[in-house]
Amino acid sequence: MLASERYRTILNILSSRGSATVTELSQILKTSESTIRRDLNTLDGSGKLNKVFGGAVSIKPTEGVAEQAVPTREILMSDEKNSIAKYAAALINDDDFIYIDSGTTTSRMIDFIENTKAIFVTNGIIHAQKLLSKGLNAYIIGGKIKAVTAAVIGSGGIRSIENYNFTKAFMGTNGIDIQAGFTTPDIEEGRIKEKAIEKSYISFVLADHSKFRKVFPITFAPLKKCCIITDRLLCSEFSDKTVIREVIS
Amino acid sequence: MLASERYRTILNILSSRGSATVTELSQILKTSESTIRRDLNTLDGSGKLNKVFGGAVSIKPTEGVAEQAVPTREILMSDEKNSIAKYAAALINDDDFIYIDSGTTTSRMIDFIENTKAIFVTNGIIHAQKLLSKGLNAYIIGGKIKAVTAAVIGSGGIRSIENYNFTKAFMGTNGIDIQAGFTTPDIEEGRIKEKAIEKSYISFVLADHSKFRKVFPITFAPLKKCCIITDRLLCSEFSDKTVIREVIS
DNA sequence: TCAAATTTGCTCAAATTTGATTATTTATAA
DNA sequence: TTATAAATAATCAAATTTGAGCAAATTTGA
Repeated sequence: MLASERYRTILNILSSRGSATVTELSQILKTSESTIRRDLNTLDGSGKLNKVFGGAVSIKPTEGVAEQAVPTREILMSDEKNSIAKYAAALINDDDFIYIDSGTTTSRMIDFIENTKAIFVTNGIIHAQKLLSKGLNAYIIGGKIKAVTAAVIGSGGIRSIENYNFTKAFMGTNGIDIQAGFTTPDIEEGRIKEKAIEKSYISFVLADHSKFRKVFPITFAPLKKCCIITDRLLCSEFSDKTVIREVIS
Repeated sequence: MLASERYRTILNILSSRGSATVTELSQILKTSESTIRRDLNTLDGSGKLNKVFGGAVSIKPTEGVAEQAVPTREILMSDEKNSIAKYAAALINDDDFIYIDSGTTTSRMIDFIENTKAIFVTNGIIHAQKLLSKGLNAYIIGGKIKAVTAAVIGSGGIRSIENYNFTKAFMGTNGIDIQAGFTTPDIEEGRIKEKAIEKSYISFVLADHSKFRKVFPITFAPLKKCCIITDRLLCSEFSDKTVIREVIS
């Protein structure tokens, strides 16, 4: 791979998500950490990015939430979330018809998707763009776009999903609870998630350990409907209720 | 094989992929790496590409999906296209239900939209994101996304538009011609444009003077169906056929 | 047709990049 | 604060890329 290709990829990743760790970049680009460090130094030298301890952050102020005094470490992403994303991406086959839900974990997942003939449908504007820039076959759900998350919601979106029959759906969630199941704060987003899961043969929920034992207003699926992909399982009480794949990071 | 043929092929590959390695090129062109290196040196010498260690990269900034955020670039924009965009943006009222077609001129238009209660529907991924970042009420058409332009196309998109009744549609075009009307190179994109115009009370086509007297394979509307917003009108022959608003820049 | 000029492919030493290792620096937790 | 863990720069060997030299193949022009 050409050095300039790596530079481009690194800058793309940074501009799309704001920051990245050295480990993460080395995994995505399939190269050593030494090389990534050298690349980051070069790009930092020419003012294309800000190198920080552990990785790099985008030069232009991240649109949205102000982040000024945040410790550098916190800006960078944990490897745990990374391995969830990686594991999920590996589940995709050439003949799949995939739904990708909006959310940061599913977004990260796209970075790890290899060249594939699979077809992707998403309700995330950013996800759609990422899929495109990886040269994948992308479709988007039509409807109202929610400002904060850049996710398509509303009845239009639900009707769009009606026509599809997915082989696999990759979902994000805010809370996972034995009684309440998978929950989210937004009623419209919940409806979309519900419908996507309904129209998919298998559904995976990507969730790091912090999501367990949290409950939000809207339940979009009971535990048993989705297979959970997580970094570490805090208690076995969940594993009785559904299939869980624990990824070792 | 003629050397000039190789040059052409190399430049084609570069402009479509952005970069290529010497090994790749030697395989594609079925020639030795030495020859490719000599070719690259020649082309680099005449400024047609950038030679880098391992291969070469396209001279012009990669025409990818990414279209950088705008604020600073506004200054760089040609005044002509600017004033078209500005004029169009001023046509929007609070009670409008607007369709915004994909394309660079319409994209620029979004920069000039003031805070409004109007509702926007678009088929451009980038347009949707821009509308969102301006805090506007945005909807997106669902369907297959075309890689180059990041525009939603296909039957799904057409069905999405069916449900809407726009007050105003702002369209881009590739060619404007007395006989052929408004034309575009892509059949799928043409269909979407056609439907959007059909479902809109008034349609505006944003086009700088370079678009006049050009014809592309697909006609999406006859001249009289849309009001043209342009920077300067080269000949009055068009004004007999449709309403034209000429913006003085 | 033939000789000269040009282009091509091959080989090899020099230059460059890469990945692993190690000592040093930096961040976090105690 | 100090101890501990993590990340880094520096270093070096291995792998890769490069350009130069040269002979073979091809094209050109008389």
